Amino acid sequence: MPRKVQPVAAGPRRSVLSDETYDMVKAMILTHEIAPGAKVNIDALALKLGVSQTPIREALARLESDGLIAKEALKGYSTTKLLTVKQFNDLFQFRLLIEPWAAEQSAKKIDAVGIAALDAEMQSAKTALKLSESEQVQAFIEHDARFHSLITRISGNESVTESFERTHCHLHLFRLFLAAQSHLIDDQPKDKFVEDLFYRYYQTGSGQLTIKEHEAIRSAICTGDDKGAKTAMQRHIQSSLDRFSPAAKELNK
Amino acid sequence: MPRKVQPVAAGPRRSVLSDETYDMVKAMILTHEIAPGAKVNIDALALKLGVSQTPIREALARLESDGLIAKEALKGYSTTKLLTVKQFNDLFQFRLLIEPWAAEQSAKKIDAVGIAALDAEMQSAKTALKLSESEQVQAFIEHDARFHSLITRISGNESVTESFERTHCHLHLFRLFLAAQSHLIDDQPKDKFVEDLFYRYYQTGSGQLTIKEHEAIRSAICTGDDKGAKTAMQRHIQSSLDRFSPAAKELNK
DNA sequence: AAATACTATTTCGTATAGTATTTTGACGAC
DNA sequence: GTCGTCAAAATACTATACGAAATAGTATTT
Repeated sequence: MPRKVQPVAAGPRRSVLSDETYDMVKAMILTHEIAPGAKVNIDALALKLGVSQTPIREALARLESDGLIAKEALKGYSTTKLLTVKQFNDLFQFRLLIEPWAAEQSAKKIDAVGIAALDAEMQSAKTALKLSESEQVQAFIEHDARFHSLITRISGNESVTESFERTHCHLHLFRLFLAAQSHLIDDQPKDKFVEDLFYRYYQTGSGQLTIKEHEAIRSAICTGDDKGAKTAMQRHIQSSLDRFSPAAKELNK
Repeated sequence: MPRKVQPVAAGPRRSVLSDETYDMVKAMILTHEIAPGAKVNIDALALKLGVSQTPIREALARLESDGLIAKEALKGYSTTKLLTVKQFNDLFQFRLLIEPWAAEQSAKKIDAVGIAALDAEMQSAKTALKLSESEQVQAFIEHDARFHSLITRISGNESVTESFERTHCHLHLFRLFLAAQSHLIDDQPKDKFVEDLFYRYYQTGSGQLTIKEHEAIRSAICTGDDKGAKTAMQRHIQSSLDRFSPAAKELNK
């Protein structure tokens, strides 16, 4: 009797080594295992990940195209620096251009599948509230990334979805947060800007506020209130910008 | 006496082979030297360009990230297909979100350098009108790409500029045009949609119209008329969409 | 005709070697 | 001590060859 279904553990690889390498290097950038602005030595990285140069080079080429790695001819690769205040503001301005529109479209196109996905994502955010402080931030940034990404997908516009994904805004935000946190650990917490970012983002109920704002957006989308969804999204992004921007300004001197 | 300045012909290479390869492959995609949807064999490409596999792999990895090449695990690379009607409309909708805003910002920030750049670009468009029909289309699409790119740069927002560049909209447009043209040559021109695209874009004064609309945008930006620049840009993109979209619809069946 | 087996091709990754360029660090002149 | 020069080491870049693994195509069997 012919077997149509492959045994689960022995199916063909759906991703190749170069893709896995890409994910691993990206994760190393996210977690500051490779610090912002640090040089990336291909030999060393290949040794560390236990692969040859070829997959490393492909991964770095893609990361360069993503804006996560910079390449200088004959000098090699290095990670991009933390976002400057200007880049931070540019990024949020860009999001203000596309995301409110995406929310509006989503409200017009929402279906049962979309509603279920949004509900599930909100549930995961509430679950994250139960985590310890140190885990909570990462969990929240990840939820935020998924929530916003989901809405651009529901909007149905490929260009919008891709351009949003490529901003890697959650990754950049998380790197900024990690930088603030390591300042707090390494140095004595004497610098005003560290406390700024720490308190502003982490302790002053930012998680609760995010959930509240996300809930307003979800509700508007699921009830088909397109204009409401648009303004809710606009307010939410503006609110994040207002909360982070002063601290980000300090962090970049 | 030490010589500070390198002789012009012997300075250090400013670009590496992998960058040049990237440009060459991109050009080959643009000109349909590699047809839309065609497989890309690394060995064959390396042989053709006279380089080894290494630079080819890096170039293809970047092109994949650009959305110009698709990769399937263990099946290799192939060029992306022509834009579908939906993708075409998505793309223009996306441009409607960011470019009118960019024009508005540009009007607020314009300076002497920006004015000079815009003037020069308009001049190049008028020069293009003198070319033969076959050269004119390419020259116009290139002007269009530079003009819109320039305005996003003048707007000063990095995220907007990068996301616009990454759409590669002029490249996709040119590929669509080439496809229509080759239909016209290969087959007898019996198909309605070929004549559609040909006449609509190429013969019915599209060049003149583009110049007129660009001139309106340039004028508004240079006089600091931000709202005027915004609506002029909005009308221009909508006008392009209206002109191309019906033909694009046919081209993708 | 459908399923299977076999072969050929291609992709993917490794390893290694050689060249070109940058970086480092020592040395000497001012 | 600072600056510039030069050689040595490290690194980046490219070329090439090889092998394992998967896919694709062909032939054979049922």
